[in-house]
Amino acid sequence: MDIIFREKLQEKGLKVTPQRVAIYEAIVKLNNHPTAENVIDYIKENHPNISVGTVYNVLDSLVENTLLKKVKTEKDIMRYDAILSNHHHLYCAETDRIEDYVDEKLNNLINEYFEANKIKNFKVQDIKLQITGKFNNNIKS
Amino acid sequence: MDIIFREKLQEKGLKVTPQRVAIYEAIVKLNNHPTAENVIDYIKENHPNISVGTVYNVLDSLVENTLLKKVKTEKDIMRYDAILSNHHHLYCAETDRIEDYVDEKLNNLINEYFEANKIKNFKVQDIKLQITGKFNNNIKS
DNA sequence: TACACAATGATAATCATTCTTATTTAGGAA
DNA sequence: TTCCTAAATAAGAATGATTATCATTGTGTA
Ligand SMILES: [Mn+2]
Ligand SMILES: [Mn+2]
Ligand SMILES: [Zn+2]
Ligand SMILES: [Zn+2]
Repeated sequence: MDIIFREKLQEKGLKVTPQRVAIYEAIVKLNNHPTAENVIDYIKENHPNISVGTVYNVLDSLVENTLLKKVKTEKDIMRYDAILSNHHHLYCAETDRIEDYVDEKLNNLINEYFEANKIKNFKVQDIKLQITGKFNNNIKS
Repeated sequence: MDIIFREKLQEKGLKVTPQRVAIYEAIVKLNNHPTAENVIDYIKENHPNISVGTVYNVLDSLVENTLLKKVKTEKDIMRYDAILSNHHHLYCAETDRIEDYVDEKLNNLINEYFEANKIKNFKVQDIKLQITGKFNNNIKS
C-alpha cells in the first residue's frame, strides 16, 4: 500500500518520516479533498504530538514533488487531493462541496482539441475543468 | 462607459456610491485580474480615504450580484475579473501570471459535450478551464 | 555507532480577510 | 428642496489560515 509511497519519497530524495506517511495516509483515507485542519484532526488520534507547521510543510513538499495536488475553491482554505490521475471537480459554491468527476472520454476530447489547436506562447502542463453548480442530493455517489 | 455599470447597480437594488464606481473602474482598468490590494493601491490616488474593509465588501457584493467574478489561483490571495463573458485562464504557478484565454470554438465543443453527456445529480452553472503551464515570453500579447 | 543535515515541535509572527461600531450618505418621500 | 432612514462607509480591532523561527530530534549514510 504505502510501500509505494515510501518508495516515491525516496525517489524524490525525501526522508521517510512517520509524519509524512501519516499525513499522506490521512489524505487518502479522508478521500474527499480534506483541508490541512481535517488532516490534523484525523492524525491527532494516532499521532497526538504532530505539529501544525509540520502538516503544512509536509503538504507543501508533497505537492511540490507531485505526490499530492492542491484543490482550489471559492473559500480561503486550501484543500488537497491524493488522486493524481487526470480528473475534474464538481463544485457547489454554496455548500463548498466537492466531488470528483472522472471522464476519460472528455479528457480525450480536450487533449485532441488542444493537439489540433495549440496555444501560442504557452506550454500546457495540466488542464482541469472547474464545474460549478448545484448537487441534487446529499448522498455521496 | 460606466453609465452601464451604474444602471446595473440600480437593477440589483444596490446604491450607486463613488466607492463602488471607483472599485469597478479599477478592476476594468487594471485589467489583469487584480487583487484587492491592487485595487486599493490604484484607487488611493484619486480616492485617498477609501477603507480596506469597503473594498472587500464591495468586491464581495459585486461578485454576489454577478458584476464581477472571482479568479482562484494557487496562492492564498483572491483575484477579480471584470470580464463576464465565458472565457478561460492560462496560469503559471511559478510566476502567478494569469492571461485570459478566449476560445468560442472550445466553449461550443464543451457545451455540446455536456449537452450530450449530462452529469447525474448535478446542475451545471458554469464550466471553466484552468490551463496550467508556462509562458514562453514576458510580453502581454 | 557516529555524524550531518533534513525534518519536526512549539510557538510566535504574518497578513489577507472579516468583524464591529460609530458616522456618513444615497435616494425615496414629503 | 428638505427630511428621513436604511444602506454604505471609515477606522481600526479581531480572526484564522498559513508561514516563519529556532531549538531539538531523527533519518539515512558511511
Ligand atoms: Mn488566508
Ligand atoms: Mn484567512
Ligand atoms: Zn479530486
Ligand atoms: Zn479573465
